[in-house]
Amino acid sequence: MAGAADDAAKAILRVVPLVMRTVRDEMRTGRAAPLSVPQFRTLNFVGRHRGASLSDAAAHVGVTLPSMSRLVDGLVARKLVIRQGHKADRRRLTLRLNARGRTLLRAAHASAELSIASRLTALGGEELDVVIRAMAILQPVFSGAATVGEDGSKRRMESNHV
Amino acid sequence: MAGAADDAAKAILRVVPLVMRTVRDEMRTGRAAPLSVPQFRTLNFVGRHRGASLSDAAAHVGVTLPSMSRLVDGLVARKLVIRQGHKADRRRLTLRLNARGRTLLRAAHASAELSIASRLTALGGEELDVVIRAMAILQPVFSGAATVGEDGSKRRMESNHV
DNA sequence: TATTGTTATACTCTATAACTATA
DNA sequence: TATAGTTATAGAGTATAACAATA
Repeated sequence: MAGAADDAAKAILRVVPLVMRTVRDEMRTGRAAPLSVPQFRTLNFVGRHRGASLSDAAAHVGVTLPSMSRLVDGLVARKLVIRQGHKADRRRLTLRLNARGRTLLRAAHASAELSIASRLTALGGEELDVVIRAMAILQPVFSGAATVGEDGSKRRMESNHV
Repeated sequence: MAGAADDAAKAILRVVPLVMRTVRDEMRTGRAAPLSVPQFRTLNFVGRHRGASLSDAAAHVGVTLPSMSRLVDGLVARKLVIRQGHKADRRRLTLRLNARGRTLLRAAHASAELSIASRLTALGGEELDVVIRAMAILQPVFSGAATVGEDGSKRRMESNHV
């Protein structure tokens, strides 16, 4: 017997990439400003964690430090994020949004939510409830670190921050 | 009032990228062979639709024709896909998997399902059921074409094929 | 030595625009 | 003219490896 966990895994593999493609497109063509999903997630994290380090951001977004370094390069170049040295520990950075970043993030959020929501209008109240509950169930399951190698080898960091 | 559709949209925006990151990583580091998500989805489609054209594949996977052209280039170079001319209409291509592609696809499927399922073991039967139902609800909602511009402008094709 | 971050390098994904070949 | 596909070009995202600076 396959089991319910297997069925759920199959369903996730089939549907999540599909949903993701729409999410990505909505970001990319968003009225607010074109943003990639990692950019959106990074802005989101920095907005909620003022003064976070680059490592913090990498851990949350789920990319390597070099990837986040470049990602932040772009956001700084677009004048959405301020990148400064840390007073106490000069190895570290502190990241925060400037006013423009905050405004853009709010607009991007509103725009993306609206366009996703517009796709969901065909659904009934019970269906929406199932979707909401499923997302709540999946969030903690996929917030943890990637599977640890048997040898405990290094791998990309990931956290539970929201 | 925000409304349930809005809440669901927020939840999707928060959780789907998170899940997607794991899916992507499982593909990338899969025991079978490293595959990107678009590669996996393309193999999947071609496997289920022997003789499909490049446009068919682009429509299903949700990318432009040039993107699919390059994507298939890579799969052909890796000797997973056979790309041939169409007998009747010489503008068209026919795509199909060869034996190696079929084997690799099966292995990739099994590997990805297994590793996703292993994350879900913490969930109870009811929770798994909610997840399965939610995926079934979302699939048709996000299978359709991208939102049509008010002017009916051209955009990426997308189909409902599985 | 361990930690934080950057730079170098190399790939894939992605789109738009311009093009070729066929219908 | 319309359709199917490729090529040209450009930019983002991604990783690993090698490096620099600081603790």
